[in-house]
Amino acid sequence: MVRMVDVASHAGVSIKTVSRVLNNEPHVQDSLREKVYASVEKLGYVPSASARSLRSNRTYTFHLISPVIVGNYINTVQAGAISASQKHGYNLLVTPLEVEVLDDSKALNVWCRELIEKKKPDGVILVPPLSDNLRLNEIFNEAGVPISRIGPNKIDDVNNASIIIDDRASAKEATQELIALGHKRIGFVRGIESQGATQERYYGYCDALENAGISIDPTIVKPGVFSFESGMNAGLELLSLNNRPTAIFAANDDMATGVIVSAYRTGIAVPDELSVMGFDDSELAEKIWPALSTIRQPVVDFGKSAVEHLVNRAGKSSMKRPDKQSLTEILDYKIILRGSTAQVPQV
Amino acid sequence: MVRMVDVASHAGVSIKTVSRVLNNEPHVQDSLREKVYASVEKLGYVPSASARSLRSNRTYTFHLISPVIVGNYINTVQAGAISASQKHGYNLLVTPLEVEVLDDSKALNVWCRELIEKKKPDGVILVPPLSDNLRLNEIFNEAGVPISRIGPNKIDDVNNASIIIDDRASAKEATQELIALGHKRIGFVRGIESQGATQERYYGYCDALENAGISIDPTIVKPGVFSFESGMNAGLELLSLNNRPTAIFAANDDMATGVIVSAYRTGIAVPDELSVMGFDDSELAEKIWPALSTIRQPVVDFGKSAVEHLVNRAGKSSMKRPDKQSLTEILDYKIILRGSTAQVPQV
DNA sequence: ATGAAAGCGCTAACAC
DNA sequence: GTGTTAGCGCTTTCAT
Repeated sequence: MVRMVDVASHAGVSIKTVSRVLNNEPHVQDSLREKVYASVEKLGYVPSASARSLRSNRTYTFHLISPVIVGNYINTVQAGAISASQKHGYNLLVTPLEVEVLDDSKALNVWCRELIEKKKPDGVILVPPLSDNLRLNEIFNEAGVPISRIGPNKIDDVNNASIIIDDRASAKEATQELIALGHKRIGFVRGIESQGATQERYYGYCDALENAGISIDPTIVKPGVFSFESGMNAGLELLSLNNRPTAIFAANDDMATGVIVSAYRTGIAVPDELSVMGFDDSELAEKIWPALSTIRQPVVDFGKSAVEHLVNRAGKSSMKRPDKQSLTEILDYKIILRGSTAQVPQV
Repeated sequence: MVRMVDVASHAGVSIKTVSRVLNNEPHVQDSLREKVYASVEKLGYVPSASARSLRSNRTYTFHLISPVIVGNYINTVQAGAISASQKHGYNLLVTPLEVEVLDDSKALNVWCRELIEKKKPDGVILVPPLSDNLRLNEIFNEAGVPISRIGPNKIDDVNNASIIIDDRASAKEATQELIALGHKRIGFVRGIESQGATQERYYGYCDALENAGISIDPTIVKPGVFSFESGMNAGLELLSLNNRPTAIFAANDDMATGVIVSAYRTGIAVPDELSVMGFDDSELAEKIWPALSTIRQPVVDFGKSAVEHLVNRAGKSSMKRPDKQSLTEILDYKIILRGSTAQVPQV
């Protein structure tokens, strides 16, 4: 095994200089820097993560925390977070947080303390619905653990990063696509009420209708919980109305898929008799029939940005110089039109 | 911070005794053991992972290696592996292995060496198609890194664990369900040829046909690569035949979903005119219309078992005594019948 | 069966 | 701007 002393003697400098170079610290001559890098390369030196951690009290590990750890959204965030973490010399650990713990303030406290003491994360990434959990944010803040929040409702946090898209604008634009196809009676399926996206997407839907001079009819706005089943139930209700909508916009793809299945079950053809719009562009969207029109979120970039904010906050990272970024990052969305939306049926 | 010395003095023993107790080493009186545990509890002592790693040269980390890191199968394995790892005091890291690297023997070598040197995994979990990669198995074996293989083709490895289901028997049983519904002309869509499951599932299909006295018709056996698109293409081909099958069995759910979409595109009704059977019981299966009949694999348990084999191989683990297990573990499958299969249409 | 002491490889604190 | 030294918290080695 090659140690730091070996690199130092090979490069003809002190061990501390090697340490300085590898940690991107200032006060080292460029000539020495290069010598050190050359020796590192030549000897195939790999720093010992455990020695470094022991001494510096950092673990070079971020935790992606989520109640649900299997699903297109969370695993796509994870993929982005993993590759960005690797790039910056960090590990990414996925840590499930049971919903029962989440609902019990005391248990949540214990859970977080354990995580912080045992795993000593250098940063945590929170996804919905955790991003807006005040208690969670408080605990990590108090413990000095940097947070990156993905898709939070309130982005007024002065300490921690928020990675979002403009839910309202995107939902407005998607609704306008439906209006452009001639739809006037457009239903909406909401998501979990405690999640910011639910309200924002609904507002966007309202914005588009108002702009087009269409009044909002609360009887064709149904609740949902972002699940396939809740979408199917909402669809069944909407499609059984006397004056049923000609288009339904669901606040995520799982629910939109449920709406499509509800149409099959009631014998209503999609898109001939009913247009359906989703939100997310999940794996499902292209695999169902008809393929789902939806809004694509840059979910891989959510994970990537979350990690990069943490890396910057962590300060000096090995081998990489940090660059400054603002705390709130608004990423781009894209409307994807597929087979589930079409011209309004002729009456 | 509570250190081991603190526990030692509180318990009135030497630091080494504490270490022995926490590592489940022999040669400690039971009375002392209990004293130590009591002190650990009382002081809320948490061992320092980095100090332990530095000295013992172990990382308490397993790596789940896969070319694809977003997908129902891999992420479900991951979920099982994470919870089992946590339970035994290990971390689980998901590590992507690019396909280009996999195809280049030299690059693969470098990649593995880097992983082994930099991350020092205490064990690795290989999923298809890596489970059968000889080079990969060799390298880790030589480096003394324990391997758990999920769904390998060859289970004759004497060193490492293999976690499987009986692909052949399950495919046979699923095909028999189709035969029981009156189907005699049953198409088959194969998977990636280098993956053992492809051949085994095909053999199971053949077994069932032969048992029922139905001859195997190679014109209705189509290639595929386990992807939605390949399933759709195979479906389009099969459904354009003059003497088209009344049922199609695809070697996984993604392809079966593609077959269903191909039926929509050619105006053939599922299940009235065509039955479709998948394999995996993935997330998709319940969300498409009609819902997919399929074979459920205990994928969470794949991850769990893989980790438990590694823990046992790692020998002494903190706080937990290992138990002996055989190297090959055959888990149970289950046929799930849903809406995509029905009685053969009357001619 | 138990303990004392050495030292894993690195970075922080301080000297120059 | 660079080097020297101490010591992070644990496990290993060796002594008892």
